Amino acid sequence: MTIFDTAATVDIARTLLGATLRVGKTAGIIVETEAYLADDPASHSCNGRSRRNGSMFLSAGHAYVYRSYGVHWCFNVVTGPAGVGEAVLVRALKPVDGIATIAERRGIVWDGSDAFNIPAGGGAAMKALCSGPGKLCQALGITGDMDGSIIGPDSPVSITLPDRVTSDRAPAGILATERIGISKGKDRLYRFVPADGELRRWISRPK
DNA sequence: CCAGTGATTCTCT
DNA sequence: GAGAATCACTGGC
Repeated sequence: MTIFDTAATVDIARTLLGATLRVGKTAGIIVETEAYLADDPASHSCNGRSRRNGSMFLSAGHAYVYRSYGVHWCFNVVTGPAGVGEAVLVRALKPVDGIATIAERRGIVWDGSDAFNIPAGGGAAMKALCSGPGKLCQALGITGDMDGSIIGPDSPVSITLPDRVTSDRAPAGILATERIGISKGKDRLYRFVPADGELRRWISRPK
């Protein structure tokens, strides 16, 4: 039993801010999420199960990975019980581990310096590594192979939640905004980003 | 701002 | 089945 089973999808989207998403030797801190609900016109699940969205109806803690615009992969954490069809889209990361590998996958020149020595303020190139749902999948090597797989410490894809009490990683304030790139369901403020602080630097779009 | 991109889904025959 | 519409995006102006 994890938070993915017990909390509402919108709450999970908020809780995931500050969590570490790891795939192999690459990892980043989640700084931007969006919730997609069962009764939500913007959700892939709103018209029922199909070939593409099948894994969105798995039980909480599975990965839903789909191809967007025919070219990019997007990564979601399935929430709620099996058969419901709710998930949280991960939209941006602050890269923290395996940055040389990430830069290479993204086709961005990295000078080879210590991967943990992130330049103060993060340069434009750093920001471009994981500041979007398609970018972070390319950065971490997430592909359709991982669609329907279970997320966990013993799986290729893992998520470590921040310690709310002792960690300075979890953002103190969270801002809820309109979701990006949708045409329906714009009235729902289901996109979550840090309201301020260092993590906010890494989100895909200011507003 | 906007073009490229191609899989998936929708709407008819 | 075929043709059209629709995108939970990115990168380059």
